[in-house]
Amino acid sequence: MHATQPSDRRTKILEAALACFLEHGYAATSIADIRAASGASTGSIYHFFSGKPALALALVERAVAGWSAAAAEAFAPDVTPERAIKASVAGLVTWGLAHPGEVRFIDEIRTLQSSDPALARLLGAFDDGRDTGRALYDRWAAQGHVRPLPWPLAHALMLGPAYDFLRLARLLPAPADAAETLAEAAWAAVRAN
Amino acid sequence: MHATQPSDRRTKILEAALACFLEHGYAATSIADIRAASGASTGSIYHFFSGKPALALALVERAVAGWSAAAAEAFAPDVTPERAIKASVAGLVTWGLAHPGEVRFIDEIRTLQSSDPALARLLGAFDDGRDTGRALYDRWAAQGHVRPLPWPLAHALMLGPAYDFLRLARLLPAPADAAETLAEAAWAAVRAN
Amino acid sequence: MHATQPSDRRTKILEAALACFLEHGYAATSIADIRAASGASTGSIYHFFSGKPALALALVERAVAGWSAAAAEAFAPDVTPERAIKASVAGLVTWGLAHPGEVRFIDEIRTLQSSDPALARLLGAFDDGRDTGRALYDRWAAQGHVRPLPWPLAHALMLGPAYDFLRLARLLPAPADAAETLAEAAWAAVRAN
Amino acid sequence: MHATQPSDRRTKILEAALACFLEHGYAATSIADIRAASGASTGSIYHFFSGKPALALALVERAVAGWSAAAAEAFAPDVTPERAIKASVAGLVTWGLAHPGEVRFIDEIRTLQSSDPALARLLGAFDDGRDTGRALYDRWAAQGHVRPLPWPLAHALMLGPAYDFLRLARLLPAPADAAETLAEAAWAAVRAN
DNA sequence: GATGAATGAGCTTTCATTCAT
DNA sequence: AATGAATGAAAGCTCATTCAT
Repeated sequence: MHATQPSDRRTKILEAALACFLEHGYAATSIADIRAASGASTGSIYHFFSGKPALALALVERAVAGWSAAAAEAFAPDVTPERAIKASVAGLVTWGLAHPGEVRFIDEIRTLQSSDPALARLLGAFDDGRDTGRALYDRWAAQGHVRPLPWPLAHALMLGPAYDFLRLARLLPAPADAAETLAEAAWAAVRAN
Repeated sequence: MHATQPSDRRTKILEAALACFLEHGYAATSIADIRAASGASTGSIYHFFSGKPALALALVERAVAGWSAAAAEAFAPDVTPERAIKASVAGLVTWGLAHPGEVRFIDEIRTLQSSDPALARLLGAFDDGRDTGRALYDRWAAQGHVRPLPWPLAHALMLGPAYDFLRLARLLPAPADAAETLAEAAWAAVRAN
Repeated sequence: MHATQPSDRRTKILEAALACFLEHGYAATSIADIRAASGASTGSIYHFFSGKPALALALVERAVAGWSAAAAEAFAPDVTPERAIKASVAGLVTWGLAHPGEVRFIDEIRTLQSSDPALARLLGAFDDGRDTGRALYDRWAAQGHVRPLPWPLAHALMLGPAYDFLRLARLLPAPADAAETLAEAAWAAVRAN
Repeated sequence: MHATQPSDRRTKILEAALACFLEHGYAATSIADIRAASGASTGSIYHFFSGKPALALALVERAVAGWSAAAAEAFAPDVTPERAIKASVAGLVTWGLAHPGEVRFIDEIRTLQSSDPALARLLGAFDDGRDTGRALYDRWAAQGHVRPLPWPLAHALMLGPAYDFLRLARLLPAPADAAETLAEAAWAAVRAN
């Protein structure tokens, strides 16, 4: 009647929550939905997770980890700026096309942060990654590899097209070479000269 | 004691709703909030508007109109592709920086569409504008003015940076020449050659 | 189908709540109990009252008013200290014996205040009355009518027996002349000489 | 790794429970609070105690024991009624001023008894003590030492002021000679003639 | 003795919407 | 045109208690 493996229940709950979030979105998923999908009781869910936001955090972390892995090459020790930026963008696009549910979910969480205080604490996961990128970009700019742009503009020029493309890709058919095209466009937009 | 002008009440309600949506977001605003902010009764609100989504639609339309006006030059009859694209992007950025509340609201509505069927019907307003842009771009591509890119990629390269920049601009300080930089980058990203 | 008198529903809800509180106590009464007892919907209850504490407040006020009326003589303009104190105590005892539910309820609310912040705001009703009594007693003491005791002691000597008696009277049979006995004891305990 | 002394764990749990009850009250303390405060597991708590009421009972007994010790003189074999009554009241007041948490807790338990059947069984501890006092008082009355009052009135006159004073003392500053004043007033209120 | 996962009924409260007046 | 009382399903969450290990 009990779990035969450590965190068997916990895993079931988490996976059920993720499935619900990806299918119906965060706001439209109730604890009752997760209960039904996981087979666990309400109490069990709250035994393992402090609430809906905590479950969302688990998925955010998983999604960020997935994207990071896809862009792993970008963070190799002695990579050139060109390869780092292209790998970063191509990794995001490739991963995003393969995981449209996660993309939509990340979008939703980011949006809901503004009005839901409980979700605001999830911001850290994004900001940490962004700060790393910012420091890297500023160093490259100082070395003359990329245009000396303020970070908001640099970020927008490199990753804005990828984000927008992934959003459109939910509705419109995606070209096969999108990742490559966007990666090259990102580099072209910020490289020096 | 009653409204002396037709739609006096209606206007009050609409403006109160917009103020609430812009301040707390769509999801976090209740009809009771709008009632309190407008001074109208619940019944009055439902007399003029069919529900929360209808109120949101009014704001979406207003926001789209604001942006369109700011990008009016882009749609002049015999404008060159370069000027049309630059004006479109610069208009969006300029308007967005001046109206951060609207930008956040549009973002939220777009996100909530996915999970709220009642909001999904608002999609039309966006799609209409996008279809126009798509047709225009395809013609320019056929004439050799711009790169022959699939529309999702073209849209992403031109407007993606602007959207991403406006999102970042809520938190980070925005450079003064952002509109110009993004407009030129948009043209550079899609022009032929 | 609707109320034929103003606040018909409101009154029904209030009386049902009072009945529940008196019968089962405040903590043991749920909103669902009040819903069932009043025939109103959950939404109706919250339309008229902000929550359980607000309903409790209504009963507290009613109880305090009842006791005040019973002790009205105590607050006549040119009453002697002896008659004021005796009337106050006898009024409390007489009213309390006639309304054991209210006595128990007041006791409970006073106790729960310590741990329930939402209830703490109800304290005002008690404090106001106590402050009035305090000022009166200090004046009498200055005039040599009563012993110059610190207020906590004076209050305890005059009213403590009445409170304790009413508490015991829930379980044990009450003597017929209790009000008179306690009133005379109160005066004897604090009169000068 | 385990308890080296019998009831090491038991003691820890009990003390943690008492601390929680005294700090936040009985109703506002959850088993989880006690678990956190004691370091014991939920299962351990239920191994030693049958539930929340049983933990409360332990504190009630401890409090009654404390007060009894403080009033020990009152129960000496051949004490006079005057000394017995004065010692009883003075002991209660002295102990109560030194242990305000216990006073509040006793108040709360007594109040909650009315609506919580599980707590009602704790009543015994009080009743036993009261029955002893009652028998004693009736004998003294028969011997002409004290007024021949029904027990509820006698109890109220002797101990009512002390209870009320201790309740007030939570909020208002307590006079230094309160115990003595109340003890003498108790005797004055019930002595014959 | 000790653990902590599991339970599930129960709680208060919110909310968009309807409709008699 | 305007009101606001009424609805009731649904939400997130708490908690004392049980029991297999």
